[in-house]
Amino acid sequence: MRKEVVESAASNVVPPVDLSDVGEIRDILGFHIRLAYVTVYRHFMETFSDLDLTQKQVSVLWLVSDNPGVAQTDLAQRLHMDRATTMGIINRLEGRGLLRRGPSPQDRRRKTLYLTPAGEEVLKRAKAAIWEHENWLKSRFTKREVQTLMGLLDRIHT
Amino acid sequence: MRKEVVESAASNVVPPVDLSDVGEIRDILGFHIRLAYVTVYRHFMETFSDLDLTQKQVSVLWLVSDNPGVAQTDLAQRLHMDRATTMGIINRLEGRGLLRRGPSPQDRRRKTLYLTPAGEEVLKRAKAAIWEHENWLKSRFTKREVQTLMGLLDRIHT
DNA sequence: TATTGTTATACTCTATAACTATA
DNA sequence: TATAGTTATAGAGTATAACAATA
Repeated sequence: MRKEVVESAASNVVPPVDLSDVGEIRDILGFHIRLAYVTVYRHFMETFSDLDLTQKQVSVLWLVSDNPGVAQTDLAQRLHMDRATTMGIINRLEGRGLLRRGPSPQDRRRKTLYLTPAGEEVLKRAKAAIWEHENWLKSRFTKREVQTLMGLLDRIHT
Repeated sequence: MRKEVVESAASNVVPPVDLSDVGEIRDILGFHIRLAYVTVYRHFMETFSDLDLTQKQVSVLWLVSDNPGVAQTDLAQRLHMDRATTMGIINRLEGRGLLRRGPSPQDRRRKTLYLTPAGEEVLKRAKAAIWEHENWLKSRFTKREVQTLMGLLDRIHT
């Protein structure tokens, strides 16, 4: 389906001479998303240097805390990861004693995930750090702009 | 419509009793940016599976092509990387014969970067793929919404 | 002293493939 | 057959520290 788009557009109203002429790099929306993400990621890591947690790890702790007993596959789907990637993250968190695996009564293939008390404590501190991080991020926008931005971003991944 | 109540309460003038009470994970702007980025990244990789290039590699090729003779440090600044990370990317591209290093006449500490003919050819095909990728991405928005989104995102990294 | 490139090292994330045990 | 978890493997990006050459 993707190729057809390119070809039909090539015979559009004002066809560019060269299909590779996509303008300048600063006109690429994906480029802006990347740079914004990198900036947010970097500030996040600075804010979390004491806790030594990545964004993904915090997301996992948060989701497990809100959904105790969740399975790895559900987490993977929710966070757009595959199973192997999820394994690595869960292993690291379990190795640090923040999270534990348990059996699933209904389906013995599945494992259930819970935070340990240490994990809940770390998550609590992580949320305070996120509050600080979000303030840094949202200080650029009015409340209405934040809603607009979230709404536009959601259209990408839903 | 998602969670205006929680949102406004969390960022109200009166500080909440518990700093770790930041609402729900879906109210975190950084989380939305992350998910959008992951979705864009994944589609990008699918679109570029033939060319076997990452977003960062394409960004580097593009910037070097637009600024022949640029130094690694300039690239690093432009793409928000440190020097060591830049080295790795440049090494991979040079190893594939897409890019070459040269000396700098003015400052012998610096190296100058140029695309090889093969690199220019790959970039040309990459731009066509980006055009396709951007269409997939921008199809969700009106032209005005794209401008709005870019403007909001730019405020993050500038 | 400061900057540029470089090397070495380590960690996280990502992805694929193959294996097991269950369903 | 299909699914959930697991293991092994590989590559890309990120970051820090240290070093040599140069400014």
